[in-house]
Amino acid sequence: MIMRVDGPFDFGVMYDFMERQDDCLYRTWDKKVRRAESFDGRRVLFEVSEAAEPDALEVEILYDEGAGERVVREYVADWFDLDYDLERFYEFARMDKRFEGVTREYYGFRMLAYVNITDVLVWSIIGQQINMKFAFELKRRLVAHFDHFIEYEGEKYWIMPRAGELLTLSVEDMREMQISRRKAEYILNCAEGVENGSLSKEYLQSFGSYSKAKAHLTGVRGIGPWSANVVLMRTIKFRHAVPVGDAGLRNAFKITDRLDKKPDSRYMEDIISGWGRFGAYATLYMWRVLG
DNA sequence: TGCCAGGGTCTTT
DNA sequence: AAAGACCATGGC
Repeated sequence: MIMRVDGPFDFGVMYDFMERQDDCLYRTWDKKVRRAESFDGRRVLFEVSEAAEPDALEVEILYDEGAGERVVREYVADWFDLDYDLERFYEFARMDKRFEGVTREYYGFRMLAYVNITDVLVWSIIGQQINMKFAFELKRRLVAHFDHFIEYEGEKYWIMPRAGELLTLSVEDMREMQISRRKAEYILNCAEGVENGSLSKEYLQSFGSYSKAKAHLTGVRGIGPWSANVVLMRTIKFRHAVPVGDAGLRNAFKITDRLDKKPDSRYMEDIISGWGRFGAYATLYMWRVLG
């Protein structure tokens, strides 16, 4: 089926980005992306690829236990952030020379969201202060510990375990995966929150304002300003959210502003506060400066 | 080889 | 309030 996007969208740009992510929850191959998901226990495997027409994508369901097309369409729209008014961001970006090159080179690039709250919480903890390659490996070990996958054409398509399943793990189990003791505690703490509802996607979405939701998140042990913003930006989709202090963002500023060294937090706060509701996308495009 | 990685908590000044 | 210690390990 074809999904048309209201505004700029370039699947090729998205694919190049996804290919470099090494996220165990989807597979990129031959300019196609495949992913397995479970919707209320009904598992689906689907494939996303470039559509013949511009600003659109092609979705094909390869295996379905009864979830249906509609849920998959909603999922894909959420995943690729298709409802965002990207043109409005480009209007904003035209006023700032920092975005001149990247908005041209990556025209049609949208945020790759984390649809699953457990996924984003785990990732925002595992990703703290370690190199990305290793972080992706740790996530892979955690996911693969649970036997949730769809096998198709000889490949396994992994599905994120539910929070309740993560709770069956001990800190020692995760230490064996080389996840640090602290992070293992954080992961269990967050999984508990998802289970009891205090960190459920619905509850976080119910916060009217970005700052209130952020305050709630940072009150949780293991979630600091960076992790809170990752969750709010990539799952709850508060467009003001910026992972302040992010190492990549600092490096990007060093490049765009031609600084001798990475800027301090005050320097960045000044600029970020001016981004307002374009903060999340400004961050995404700043990251692209890093290549 | 040592510093840096898409940080956060806890403790100490 | 601000700074330092510690976590853990791979990548370059």
